[in-house]
Order: sequence, then structure tokens, then C-alpha cells
Amino acid sequence: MESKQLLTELGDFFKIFADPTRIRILELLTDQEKCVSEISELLEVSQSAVSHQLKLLRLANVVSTEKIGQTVTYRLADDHIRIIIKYGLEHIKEAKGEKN
Amino acid sequence: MESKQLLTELGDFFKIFADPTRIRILELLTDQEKCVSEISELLEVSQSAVSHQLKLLRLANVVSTEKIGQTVTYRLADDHIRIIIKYGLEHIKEAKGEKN
DNA sequence: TGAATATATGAACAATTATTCATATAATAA
DNA sequence: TTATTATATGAATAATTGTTCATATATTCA
Repeated sequence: MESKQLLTELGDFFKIFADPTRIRILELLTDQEKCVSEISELLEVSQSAVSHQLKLLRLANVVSTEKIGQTVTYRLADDHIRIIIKYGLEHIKEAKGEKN
Repeated sequence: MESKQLLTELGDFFKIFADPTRIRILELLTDQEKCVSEISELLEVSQSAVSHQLKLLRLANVVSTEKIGQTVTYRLADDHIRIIIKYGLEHIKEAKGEKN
């Protein structure tokens, strides 16, 4: 059994995925890195809201950034993120399937 | 790109993991099924709080139950849950390691 | 039937959080 | 330098949520 503190940190980590805007950003970054304005336009979420959420993603080590000129490019930090999203999607798709 | 609605459902799915009590319950059930009172005692969380959280876990298809007599046994619904917890733990342990 | 045990649940309060709005910072172009 | 563009951020409001307390339901035992 892992320590209570570590599991609380794990809960905090999963909070990152527990918001529609953030999970949409992460899924968008699964295939390709993108800059803030692209994310904002593709998801139809205000630039401010996107920046706020990207900050949380960055603080959680879930995305990394690269600044070139005025634009900041965001990408997934590592493959754990891809895998977690993948298995989450599989689970809910299966759960949906089993309802029929 | 997955649909906005599906990704919102995915966000809701991850909310399940985004609470210290729930993630501790899930980690506890990783190795062995347990009944409500065992969970309550092992985690030192009130029976009421545990039952409330177990209900959410059940509604999200994350655990399944079996009632025998007065006791209700809870277990993880499928291996996706184990895998998601596993990769989550790996991610935060690595992130910790990289700080040093 | 009545008492005891295991689990579930409704209501309410406290705490957390996502967005908007306004504005700040930084980089480029004119 | 001034204007423009890209991104970041502080404050405030609205909405969501986890726990506690009290109580309900269900099962077993005497």
C-alpha cells in the first residue's frame, strides 16, 4: 500500500485530467505540438482560459514548452500522459458499449 | 480529434481518480477486494464517507460489487483502472526523481 | 419479534476551482 | 519610438464537490 501522502499527490495529478478544457488540450497535443493561439482557435476557448489551463498543465509537469519569438509551443511532457489518456478512452468506450 | 462530448466524459471519468479518498480506495482494491468496513478501518475514513465515495466509484463503472449477507464486497471493475493508477504513480515518481 | 450489525443516503456547510474581464509583459514590425 | 501581436496573470464571481451528522434500509441472530 502506497503512502497516504503519495496517493494524495496522485489524486492531485489526476485532477489535471479532470476538466473538459484541459483534457481537450491534452488530447489535442497527443499527435502534435501546438501554440496557444492554435489551441484557443481549434477548441473555441478564449485565449485567457487556455493560458490559465496551460499554466496548470505546465506546473504539473504534464506539458513542456518552447518559446520561439512571440509564440510559445506546448507539447506533452512524456508518454505516460498519452497512455493514461488512451486507457481512459478505452475504458469509457467499453463502458458505453456494454450498455447496449 | 475525439468529440468534445466524449472528451468531457473522459474528464468526468478522471474526476473519479482526482480525490485522495477515492484514489486511496482504488489503490487498496488493486491487490484484493475488500468490504466497506475493512476499507473504512484501513484508511481511517468514516463509514459514511467511504460509502458515499464507493457509490460514485460504482456509478462510474470503476468498481463492481457483490453482496453476501450483510456485507458488500468491492473490487476494481477492470484492468484499465489498474493500468491508469500504475502509470500515474510512475509519472509522479519520475517527476519527483527529476527534481533532485 | 426485537436487537444488533453492515451499508446507504439526504441535507447542509465549507472549500475548491474554471471562467471572464481587464490589464500586464514580451517580442516584432513599422 | 510607437503600434501590433502573442501570451500571461490577478481578481472576482459562479458552480462544483467532499465531509459530517442524522437517519434509513437490509440482514442476521437471539
